[in-house]
Amino acid sequence: MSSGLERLKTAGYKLTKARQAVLHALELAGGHLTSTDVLDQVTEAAPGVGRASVFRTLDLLTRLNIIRPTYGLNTITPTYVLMPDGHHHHMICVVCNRFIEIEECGLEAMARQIEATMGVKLLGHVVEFYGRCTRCLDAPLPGDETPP
Amino acid sequence: MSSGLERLKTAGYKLTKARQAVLHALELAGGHLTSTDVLDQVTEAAPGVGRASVFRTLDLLTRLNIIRPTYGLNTITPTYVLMPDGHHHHMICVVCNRFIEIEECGLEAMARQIEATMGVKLLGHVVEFYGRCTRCLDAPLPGDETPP
DNA sequence: TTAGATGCAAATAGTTTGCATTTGT
DNA sequence: ACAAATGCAAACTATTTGCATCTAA
Repeated sequence: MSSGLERLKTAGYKLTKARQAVLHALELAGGHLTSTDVLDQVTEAAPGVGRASVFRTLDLLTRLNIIRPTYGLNTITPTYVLMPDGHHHHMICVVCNRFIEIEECGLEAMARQIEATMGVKLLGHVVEFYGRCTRCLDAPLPGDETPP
Repeated sequence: MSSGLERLKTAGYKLTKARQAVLHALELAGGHLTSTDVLDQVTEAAPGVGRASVFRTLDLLTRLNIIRPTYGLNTITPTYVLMPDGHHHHMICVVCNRFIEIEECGLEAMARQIEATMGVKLLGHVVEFYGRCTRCLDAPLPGDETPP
């Protein structure tokens, strides 16, 4: 699969310093960065790149399906994940609120079936499971045992 | 499956006017409302309920897995979907940016396998496909043919 | 009765915009 | 060369907070 930079170039966009810095930050972290995280990383690695360009780039990358915004618990700002092969899977621990990446993907067959049934053309997908991670298996769920 | 109100009650929370209004708005719309949509609906149906309570309720419902925030294109505010049976599936058309609900769910087997492999305990999931809907099958993708 | 929940308004945080200037191709 | 992209700072929108008051159980 081609890198984010290659995909930008192929789509006809200029490879500017701001765009390279944003992609580099995301790739370095493997995704799951908030806009603020990206902003901080970019400001450190490429001082002079402005806030607005970072947001414009995140928006562009999202429109091109190179990244996707997702939510953890913080509703105020999303977390961006890379979509290297058009898909991404993670779980969110409802106790400790960590993201845990899931590698396996068994959705190709389902995607083909949906295309056939609904008459649409799919490009990719994001799957988000939620539950308790290994560390929190025995913790009570929010709402159980913690009714404020 | 129990309703949102029942789930709130079971978890030990009070059934206040604000909470009932928020849940009612979401259930009436079948989900996919932004916080602003919910705010508007609630203000109309139950004047006197304040902004803060609406946000506090959306947050509570999210923590209890009664709803989940998701993204369309607008990165500035999420869209809340109901999780009536612990799961939700939709596609986003990358051309017209509509949400299209998907009923079928073939993820139970995958969930059980992840639990076995990773040693976690899953409660539910959200699946988001993206691609072109029936109306937009032949439209060029963002980035193709539209390099700004 | 009383802890939990609320409404308000002010504070904070996140994102976008307009425009003159710079830069990748 | 020149359209596309940028940086800046100001505007704007969304969300949270503190606290006195209210209310569901």
